[in-house]
Amino acid sequence: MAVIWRGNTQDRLYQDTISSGGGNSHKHKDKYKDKEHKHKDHKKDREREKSKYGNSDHKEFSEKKHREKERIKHEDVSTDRHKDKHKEKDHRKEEIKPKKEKENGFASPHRIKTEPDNDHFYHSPKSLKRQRDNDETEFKPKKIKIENDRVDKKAKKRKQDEVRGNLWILYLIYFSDPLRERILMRLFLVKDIKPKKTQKNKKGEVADGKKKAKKEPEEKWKWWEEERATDGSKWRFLEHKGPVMAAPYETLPSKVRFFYDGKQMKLGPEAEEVATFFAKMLDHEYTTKDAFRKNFFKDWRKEMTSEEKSKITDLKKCNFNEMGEYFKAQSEARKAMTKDDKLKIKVENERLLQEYGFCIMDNHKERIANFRIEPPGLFRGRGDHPKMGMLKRRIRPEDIIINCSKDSKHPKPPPGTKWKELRHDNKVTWLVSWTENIQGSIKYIMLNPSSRIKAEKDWQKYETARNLKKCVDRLRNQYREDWKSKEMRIRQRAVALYFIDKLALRAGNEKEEGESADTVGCCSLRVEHINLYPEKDGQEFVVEFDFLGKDSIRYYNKVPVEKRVFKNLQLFMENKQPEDDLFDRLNTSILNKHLQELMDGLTAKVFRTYNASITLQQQLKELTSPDENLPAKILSYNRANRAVAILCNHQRALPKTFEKSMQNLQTKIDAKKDQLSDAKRDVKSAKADLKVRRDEKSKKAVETKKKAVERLEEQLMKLEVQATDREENKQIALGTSKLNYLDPRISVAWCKKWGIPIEKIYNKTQREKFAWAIDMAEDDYEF
DNA sequence: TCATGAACTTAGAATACATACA
DNA sequence: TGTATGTATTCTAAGTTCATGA
Repeated sequence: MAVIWRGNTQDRLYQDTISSGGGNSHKHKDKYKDKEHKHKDHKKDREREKSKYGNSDHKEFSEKKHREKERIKHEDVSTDRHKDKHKEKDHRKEEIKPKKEKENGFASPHRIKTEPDNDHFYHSPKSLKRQRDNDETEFKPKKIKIENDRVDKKAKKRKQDEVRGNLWILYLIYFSDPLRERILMRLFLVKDIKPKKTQKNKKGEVADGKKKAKKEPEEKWKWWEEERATDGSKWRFLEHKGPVMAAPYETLPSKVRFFYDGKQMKLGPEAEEVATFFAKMLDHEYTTKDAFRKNFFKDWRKEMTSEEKSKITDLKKCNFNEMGEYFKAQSEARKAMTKDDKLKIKVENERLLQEYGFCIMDNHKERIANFRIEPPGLFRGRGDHPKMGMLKRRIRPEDIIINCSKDSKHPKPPPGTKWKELRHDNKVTWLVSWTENIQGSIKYIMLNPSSRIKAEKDWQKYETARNLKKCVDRLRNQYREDWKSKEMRIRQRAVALYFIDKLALRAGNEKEEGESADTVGCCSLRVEHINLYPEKDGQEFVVEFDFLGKDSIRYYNKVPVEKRVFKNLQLFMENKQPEDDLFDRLNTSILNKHLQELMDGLTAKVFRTYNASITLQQQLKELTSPDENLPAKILSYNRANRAVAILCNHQRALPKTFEKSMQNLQTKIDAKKDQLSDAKRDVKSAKADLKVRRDEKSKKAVETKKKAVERLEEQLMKLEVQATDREENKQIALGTSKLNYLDPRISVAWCKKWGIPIEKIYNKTQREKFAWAIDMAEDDYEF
């Protein structure tokens, strides 16, 4: 077969071209001129529409909705009074409209709105009609409840007791916080927050302490019903309190000693601090690794005084055991603290959260994801990271850039210090940034996934993936054609794309050698990462993949591929060394440029989202049977989720207690089986009794015993389902796909279709992140 | 055109917290 | 009530993508 294929004239010509190309590592990558037509018109179109917020679906949705709202407002006016009001509003709107456009374009600095100029965003949800994503069916948004209605009463009672006890403390914190005060003032000043609504804190507790308000579900801000900026700006107003700095180092008590070469040695505070970082990790595998020890020792010595440096020359002679024991004891002591002491810590954490954990972005209070500066420590790179063990230095205010509105109250640096810079850049979403010393990369403080700015982007991501669904067949035909191309670069691009599509591989950027662990993705695969088998295990054209991917997670897979792919791979590998690039004429930027020409917004990453979501949808359809009970349906969901996690290679380390917990579960199952057989015996004897006595009492006894059997059978089934689920899941991480790859509307629709409470699929945090989807998707949603 | 770096998403491990059970 | 175990949250590393400037 190979001979026939290579015998093709075009291919032979092509072979000649390649062999003259010679080199095969990415350093030699060819700069062949693209003979293809460049799709110039398409590019121009794209540029015209190129705005981050320009996703057509989303934009269209907002516009349609806005028009719809306006229409409803016109129709809703039934009384004269209303009419007058309406007139007034319209009049006001006419006045405001140009100003609004100006605002969107940032011609003038943002001011907190004190006029009700955005009234139209806050119609009663009941009267609101709007277009759903792509179809034309009517959509009625519903109020979102923050608290889960189905919370177990017992747990609720316990919580209530605890809450009552602590409420006054939280109450004090809540109102003593100056930022909150400002936030509340702002919120009440602007019309888009209804002042009468009771504010709840993070835990859903009522801040003003009124019981009555607790019963009313809080109405959450539905940003997805509003218009978005179209000028590339991320916000108009941003105010926050800055980051929480890492706690200063506290020197060890004198009883905790460090020994060098068997002799006690007192370290200066700088060297001691770094030594404690190592001591805290003594039980960890890291401290046994050569690279870790070497890097640590090198950086540690930099912190030593010259005297320390001259004495401490060999890490093997260092004894950190007392330090290690001290930290272990501290951690034990923390666990054994009294309830009161634990509460004090909780209260302090809550105070910090309230003060630093929120910001105001465009009139709304939003939760910040990571408001603490990363504390100093030893770098824990994944896999064989060449820099593991290096000292992550302490970040000072002088290293920190603050980003906020010009007209906001700027965060203050700690007394006697200065920020590196105060910036007012509304084209970015971060609040705080600094450069870390290990890789020289920038770290950011950003908003929580539930925030508008993050969730909106998430929604957009799934819309792009849905767009891919519309044209994926065309794209697949195209890359199949490209397998036959005269040009090597096009063949490589097409085969790589096939892998990205079929196997959900990551794009695979080039990495600087020696800077990080040796991991690869699709474009950076090397010859040594695949093996070709014309026949294996009864299948033809099998490719065996074996490489380390992101986070040094091993990807191992044997897949039969199409014959042309196989032949192309043979061709790509010809005359190459194992360490040479498989796709030497390709990189992620070439690939993404090509994808961009095929579909607006398409990048390699979109295939992962698309394939993950479509797989979930298909699997749910396949696996859910209508007559199953709730636990079985949830098992089906988890199995569908698992199929995606396997596709995306989301693995986790086997939990340390896995064997034990499985054993415990098995014991429970065995015990339940015993109970069940006893109960069945009871039914038999009760029936025998009934035969003899033939009275009502005996009849009732039979019924009761039968019910007991049914109950036990159900309990047994639940346990068995749990065991199956756990076993199937032991090395697979479901969370990553659930959080990042699966269009939440698929899950919401599935829940609605089968009457599954959403709480069974998404926990509280996940429900907050996917609030838009929970509100939006109906049972017939199609990805 | 390419290299670089900024910005943002995705990832598993570690830790904190909640719940079940003895 | 204390302990074991499971789940949620936090942490931060490690990716991808895109803009920018030489």
